[in-house]
Parts: sequence; C-alpha cells; structure tokens
Amino acid sequence: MDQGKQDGEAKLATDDADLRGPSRPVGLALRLVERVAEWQPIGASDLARRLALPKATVHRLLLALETFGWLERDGGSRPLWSVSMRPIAVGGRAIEWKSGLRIAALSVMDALRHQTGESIHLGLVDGENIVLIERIDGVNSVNIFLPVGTSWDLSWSSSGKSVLAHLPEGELESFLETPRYRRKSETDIIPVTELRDELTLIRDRGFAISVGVPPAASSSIGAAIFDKRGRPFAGLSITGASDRLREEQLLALAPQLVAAARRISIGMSMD
Amino acid sequence: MDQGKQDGEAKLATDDADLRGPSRPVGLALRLVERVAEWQPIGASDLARRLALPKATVHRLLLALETFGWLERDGGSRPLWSVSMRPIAVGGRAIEWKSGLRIAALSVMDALRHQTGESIHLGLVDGENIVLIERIDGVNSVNIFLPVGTSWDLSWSSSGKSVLAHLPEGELESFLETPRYRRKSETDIIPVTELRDELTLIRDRGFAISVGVPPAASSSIGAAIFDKRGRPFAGLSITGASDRLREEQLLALAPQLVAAARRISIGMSMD
DNA sequence: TTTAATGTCTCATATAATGAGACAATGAGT
DNA sequence: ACTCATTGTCTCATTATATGAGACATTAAA
Repeated sequence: MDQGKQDGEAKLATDDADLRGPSRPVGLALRLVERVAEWQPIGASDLARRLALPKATVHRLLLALETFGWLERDGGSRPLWSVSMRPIAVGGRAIEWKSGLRIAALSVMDALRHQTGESIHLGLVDGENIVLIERIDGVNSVNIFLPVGTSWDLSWSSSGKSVLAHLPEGELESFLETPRYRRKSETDIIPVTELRDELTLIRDRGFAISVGVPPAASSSIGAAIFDKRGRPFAGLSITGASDRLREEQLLALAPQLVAAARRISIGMSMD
Repeated sequence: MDQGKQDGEAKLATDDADLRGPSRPVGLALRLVERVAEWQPIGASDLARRLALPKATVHRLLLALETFGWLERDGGSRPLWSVSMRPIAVGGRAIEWKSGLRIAALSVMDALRHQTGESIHLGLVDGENIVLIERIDGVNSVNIFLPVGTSWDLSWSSSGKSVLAHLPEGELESFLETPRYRRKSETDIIPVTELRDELTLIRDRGFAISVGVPPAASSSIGAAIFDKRGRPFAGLSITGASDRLREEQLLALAPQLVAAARRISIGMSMD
C-alpha cells in the first residue's frame, strides 16, 4: 500500500514516473535533491536502488549537484550525501517575495501571540500540501518550535482543513479522489466520508481543530486566509503542545483567531 | 564594479561561468532557479537577457522546472515566473536533519530569549555566507522578524564575523583574498585591513557586534559555535531593532550570549 | 581471510540539448 | 486607432551530452 499520506507528513517529490522525454536530466537531478532531502544522509548505491536507477547515472548526478552547491557529502570513505543550505537560501527568497502575505500577516500574528501567549503559524498552500512559511513564538515558557519548511497534507493540519473546507466544490472533489486516510492509532483509520462531514462543520464554524499532529504531536486551531477573489490560499493557526492545548482551550481561542485571519485576508485585498 | 558584496545580502548563485561540459542542463536549470528566486517575478526574455542565454533554452528549461514543481508563473498573458514552495520544503528537511545543531540549540535559545527578552538567531555557515536557519522570537513588544533562509556575507553579520575570527589562518586568508567592502554610507567603505583588526578584537572578546545590518537595519551581538574538532561552523546571535539595541545594550548582553553559545558547542560535542 | 557490498570510472551508443529563426500575440507610445 | 518593438511560443537540423552496462579497486562485514 502507498504509505506517506498516513503519517501526515507530506511527500516531497513528484511521482516516480519514468521521466523519459525532454529535460530528463533536469528532472532526475531535482528528484534526486528531493529524495536526498528525505532520506539524508544516504549513500549513492542505496539511493540508486531506491530510485530504481542505474548506479552510474545517480553517481554522475550526485557529483554534478555537489559541484553546483546543492548537495554535499561527509568526508567518509563511503560518502553519505545530504542537501546543502542552498535550497533554504533559495526558499527564503521565495518567502520574502510572497511578501504580500508575509508582510500583511506579521503584525497581526505578533498581536495575536501577545493576546494568547501561544505560537502562531502561517502556512501557504502548495499543491496538496500546506507549508509552514512563518512562525512567531508564543511568550509562554513551554513552546513547540517547528522548523519553517515543514509541510503537511492538507487533510491533516487545522489550517489545511480550513483551506479544504472553503475550496470550490470541483477542486475538493479532485482532492478527495486520491484516497486519503488518517491514522489515529496503529489501526484506527479515518476514511474519506468522515472528513467530508468534518469539512462541513469547519465551513460553518469558520475554523478547524487538529489534535496530536506529527511530527511534534502539536495541537492547533486554524482558519483560512483568502485572496482578493475569495480563494483560500493560506492558513493561520495557533499551535501548542497537545497537553496544554486541549479542545476546550482551543475553542476559547477561536474568536481571536478568526478575527486575525479575516484581518489578514482584508489586508491582502487592498492593493 | 562587482556589486553584491557591498550590500551585505549574500549572493545566491554560483558564478556565471560558461558551464560547458557534463551535466550542463542540470547546471543551467539550477542556476535558473537561483536567479528566478533573486529576481522574481521575472519574464522569460528578461531572464534570458540577464543570463546571456538564448531565449529558447531558457524557455524550455522554465517549462521543465514548472513541470517538476520548482517554478510557477502567474496567469498573465506575459507570464512572470517565481519559485514555488518546493525549495523551502526541501530546505526544511535539511534543517531538520542538521538536527544535531537545531535540537541542541533550541532549548538554549529558548532560555536565552526569556532571559533577555530579545530575539535569538541561529545561523549556519554555507560557504562564504551564513544562513539564518532558526529564529526564536523575543517576548518584547517590538520585534524584528527576519525570514528563515535569509543569508549574509560572513563579513557582515555579528555571528558571521565571530565565525571568521576563529577560522584557521589559511582559510581566513583565502576568504579575504576576494576583496570585500562594507558600505556604511553611500561613499564610506571599510576595506579589508580594518576588518582584520576587528577580527582580532572579536577573537579576544569572544563575541562580535554589528549595527544596522540589512535588510531590516537590525543590530546584533553574535558568538561562534564550534564542532567537536573545534571548528566554527555556526553562529548564535541576539538581534533586535537598531534603535533599541545600541552598542551599550548589546555589550550588556555579551556574558549571557557567550555562555549560551558555549553550551551549544558542548552539547554538540557529546555524541 | 573471505565475501559481498560500495564508490569510482570508462566507453560505445542512443538520446536529448542546443540555439537560430519564424511566428503570432501583446502592450506601450503616439 | 494604429504603429512597432518586444514578448511568449514553437520548430528543426546539428551537435553535444546523457546513458547505463560493465570493470575495477576499495571497504566493511562475516
């Protein structure tokens, strides 16, 4: 069975299609970067085996990617590869540029963290995932510090579900086409239908709640952010350790969160 | 004259060498990603002109990079290109994996921000740059929120200078080989020699200070973090708005900062 | 010591990259 | 409304590189 969606953490790479055709080397190289990021630190042979690619091809690409500064290896006699800082540096520029969102959100997020004491997350939709692009830390003593760049399947995080709930019907359909499961315990799996019901509730209330989301077992309450055309494209959430933020506490934060998300949406529409 | 180093913000890309030879398409594609990140949003022709590459080649690569999910364009009739969330997602994995550092640093950083009230930055050396990989926000009401992924030339930021000061003599030499300037005002440029003097002072005191660093005109005090072999590879800094953190305030924070950086170095050496 | 992996490299062949140029669509200037 | 420089897009003959099987030395484990 295809794993990956079950554990909530989003897959990075595009499907491992055959990739014959134009720009094949580029495609292979990028896939390599993505996979190395996922499996680092990893050896060349191991990588080739997992990708079902010839050893020589992988090796050649690894050397190229090292030359260009995207990958690096440790000094061992059997080198292990990992990604360099380059992708972060590149990604940082991306965040800075989606500044319409970031700038509009920052002051609101700062105010919200002072009101609530909790950490505030800003996520941006990327295909079927939502990526954490900014985090402002709560002033409480115990906090969760998720690294920027963490991404989740839209059906997992509270802000992701908020986005889903406000998606045009057609797009939601095609999202739900790929079967999606959520594992609560080892065997307890929530199927699609229940997610649909939850989305209806979310649309009515204007916010979503998630408890015990990996990788840090955090709990959160999230709301969607809309662009000028009324399309949900990002999410704002209040996130904290599961043992402090139980459903009751989360619900109490709802009004302030929803107001903040709306304020950001409005700020985005004024250009 | 070669700009770029003067404004403190680090260059992303490798040099625009001719790139003939093996893996050329991969090299071109990666350079494209880096440049688009730098200049986004940008059109295809403009990009081709700046890179001195044929329009057709650039166009083909842009389409490929879109297919693979690394670039995207707005819907306009003259599409403008920008980078997707993919690099951040990839980079996030990188950060998570340098977890030796991140994990070791987080609790210390959290403690430090509660002691001082200011924002704490963790930077990782990447070639001649230092990249912000984690930020923990101060509890004060006025704060600077630099995006993770921001990078500076080593000679600019306080933590970068701390790293430089503790570099083996040979490596420092080759770093200073490329002429480096710092612009204080439009015409006031600090040459190499003065930087050398400053590094001596930094080595003696164990910390460095920078005032008015772009892009947010922040001021900071920084100290180097060392690996098991005693090599500086990262930096810790206390950063805030220039108008609150003047040299006097920064100096007062030095003991706590230096202690925290040492604690992280020690934590890293215990594997 | 044996053995099964791994990293590295070479080379003939297949395949894709290359870039000049053509074209229509666009948008700025008048 | 009309001009005209510029843009995005595509084609195609030529050239250059990618490809991947296999060989080899090296390493780590049995």
